[in-house]
Amino acid sequence: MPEMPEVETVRRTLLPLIKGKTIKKVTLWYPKIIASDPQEFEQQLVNKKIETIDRYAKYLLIRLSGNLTVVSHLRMEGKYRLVKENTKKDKHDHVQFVFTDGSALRYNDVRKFGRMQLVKTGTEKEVTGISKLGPEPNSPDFTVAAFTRGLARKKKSIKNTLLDQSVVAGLGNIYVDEVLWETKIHPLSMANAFPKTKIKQLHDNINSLIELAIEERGTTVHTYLDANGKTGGFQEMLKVYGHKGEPCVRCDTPLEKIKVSGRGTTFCSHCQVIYK
DNA sequence: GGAGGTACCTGACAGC
DNA sequence: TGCTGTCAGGTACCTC
Repeated sequence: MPEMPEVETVRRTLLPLIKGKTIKKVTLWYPKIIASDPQEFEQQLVNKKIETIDRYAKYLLIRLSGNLTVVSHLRMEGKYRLVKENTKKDKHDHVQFVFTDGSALRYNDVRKFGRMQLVKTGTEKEVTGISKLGPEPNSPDFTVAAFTRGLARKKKSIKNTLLDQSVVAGLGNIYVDEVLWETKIHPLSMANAFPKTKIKQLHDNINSLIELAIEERGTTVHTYLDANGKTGGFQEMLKVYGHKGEPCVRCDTPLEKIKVSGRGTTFCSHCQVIYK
C-alpha cells in the first residue's frame, strides 16, 4: 500500500516517463475516481503539457501548463503505468491520459479507493485532506518541539496518533508498526505519556526509517509497483509488519498481532514497553 | 473540537 | 467445487 516512500518512488519514476508530454484526450472508465467535476476534468486537461510532478505527504501533484494541477492520491492499490494508446484495457484501469505522441498514462486501482482532482496550481493546499496535513518527516517543520506539541494534544494511542496525518504526514500502517518496534514503544501507549528522551528517539527513528525506505524505493507487501512496474526493496527489512507469530529479531519472543482502532498491528509484547 | 465507528472497494483466503 | 464470511487499510464523513 503506498505510503510516503512509495509515493515518492512513484513520483521519481513517473516524472521522466511523462514530463513534457501533451495530453490529447482523457478517458474516465470509472468517473468516481475523480473527486472534482469529471466532465471538467476531461475537458480542461486537453492540450495541457505535463511540466513536473511534486509530492506532498502521500499526494502526487501533477503540474500542468495553464496553471493546473492534478492532485492524485493512490490510497491502497493505485498505480500509474505508461502504455501505447491502443494497449488493451486492463480490468482495473480506471483513468487514461492519452498523449499527442501516441503513448498513454493509465491509472490502475484494484480497489477503486484512489482519488484525483483538478485544481488551480497554488490552491492544492485547500484540498480536503491536504489542508489538515501536518509536517512531513525530514522536513524543516518536523522538529522535536513541533512533534512534542502534536503528541501532547492527543488523548489516544500512539499507534492511532502516528496514523493521524495532522501530527506527522506520510506515515501509514506499515511504517508506524516498524517505527514503534524500533523505538521499543507498545502501540497501545498513550501519545501524551512519553518522556522527552523517548519523544526525541521516536522523532529521529521516524526520520531515519522514512529516509531508508525511500532509498530502498518503498515497500511491496501486496501489489505496490513503481511507474516502471518494479517492486520496492524495503519489505526485506521489515522487522514486525507481516511477521505475526515469528520470533522478534531482538528478543526471540513471538510477535503478536492485535487490532488498534481497526488497524492490524504487529508488535513484540516483551521489548515494546507500554506508557500510560 | 476530538475521538471513535463506518463506508468505500475487491481479491485472497479459510471454513464448510 | 462452490458458496459465504472475514480480512486487508487510507481517508471522508458521520455521530457522540
